Amino acid sequence: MRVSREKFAENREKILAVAGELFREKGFDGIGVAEIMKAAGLTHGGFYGHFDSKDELASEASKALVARSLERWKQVAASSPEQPLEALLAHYLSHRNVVEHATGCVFAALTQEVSRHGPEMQSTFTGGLMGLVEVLEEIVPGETPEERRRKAFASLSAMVGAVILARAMDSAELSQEFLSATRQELSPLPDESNG
Amino acid sequence: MRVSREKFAENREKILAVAGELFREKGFDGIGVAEIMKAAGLTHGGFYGHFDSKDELASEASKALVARSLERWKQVAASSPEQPLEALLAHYLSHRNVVEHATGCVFAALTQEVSRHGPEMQSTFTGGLMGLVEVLEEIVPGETPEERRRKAFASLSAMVGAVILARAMDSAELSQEFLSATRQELSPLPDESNG
DNA sequence: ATTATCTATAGATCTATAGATAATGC
DNA sequence: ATTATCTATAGATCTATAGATAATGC
Repeated sequence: MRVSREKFAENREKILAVAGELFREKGFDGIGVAEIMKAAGLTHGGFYGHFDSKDELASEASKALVARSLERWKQVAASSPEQPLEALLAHYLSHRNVVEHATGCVFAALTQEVSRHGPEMQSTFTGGLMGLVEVLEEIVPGETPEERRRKAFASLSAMVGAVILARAMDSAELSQEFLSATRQELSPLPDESNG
Repeated sequence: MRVSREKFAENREKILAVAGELFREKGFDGIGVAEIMKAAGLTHGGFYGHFDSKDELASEASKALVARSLERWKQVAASSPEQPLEALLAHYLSHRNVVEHATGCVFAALTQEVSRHGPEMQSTFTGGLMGLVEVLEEIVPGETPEERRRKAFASLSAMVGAVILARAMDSAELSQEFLSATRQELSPLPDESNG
């Protein structure tokens, strides 16, 4: 049952995509190689032709997720040149990002596990988060570059923190309150449309 | 090798204490019952005389950690009646809370795993986090109760988020920048002593 | 002939339990 | 006699590998 060179590359991407969803949904320790391969439509044993180990898959999947997340932030900010911060807050602090773990923010899903893995993963997350800080530095209010950098770090903490805490709530109302409160506190504009 | 009724109760507390540290350090899925019992100075098999399952231990340990965390916040706020918010920020946004996972904040360590466990654990974390919101509501600046409640939710998001992101950094300088930036943004006082 | 995948399994680890052991406390 | 702990192990699950299988591509 061998497969073409092209199909081989497709299979690798499929494994990475499926792993990216399952890792975000269940955590690195909450899902096994066999189940990932099954979800990708392949057999367990075939995995080791694509990756040396589960750890390598976790690293590669994280890199892809972090890179895509940063791209998305840049797109969202660029798509609203007049209110980029408000667009980013609306995009990130959303109900969807609270309930859809498998396709939501990689940082809201996996950051607490990073320090328990190797330095390579820590480096990936550090780079990704600093990329988000750079996006924020250019769109947060502030007189000086120092003030904007400070606001960028603090805003990112609040945004990721709000989604993580919202996900831990057992009530949809309290989840929403974390999102709304953070959005209002971080936005310099008086809000008009707020749920 | 039976043990007195009193020693039995002590052993249970020892298991809970050790589990509380190991869960925070390695995650619920990152440590097994056998290793927890070994760290408590007991044998694997003895565990099931104290708890029905690992899940029950995780629930009980979480309850204890969350309750202790809330107590600590109240103490810290009460210990500085003139600047309770600054005291809490200094206490929480500390280098110690970034590097000492086993004894640090339970929310900074385990919140991302809560939604993957049962509703009982979600209820425990929801109650604990709402307790922290109530502490903050009374000490954050704001003209109206609504504004203070909003600031309490947003401040808690930023505080927990800052420690979680600081822990993912591969550089001590960047970790510190998350803490310092968040402290400055959340404190209404101009800071004098900042590292 | 090469190589991507599949089948089957080794070896380690994890939760949970059964039965034996030995000290407590009536 | 009761009961807290220990020894030993069952049964499930997990990572990783070895060898067989079968399609690709020179």
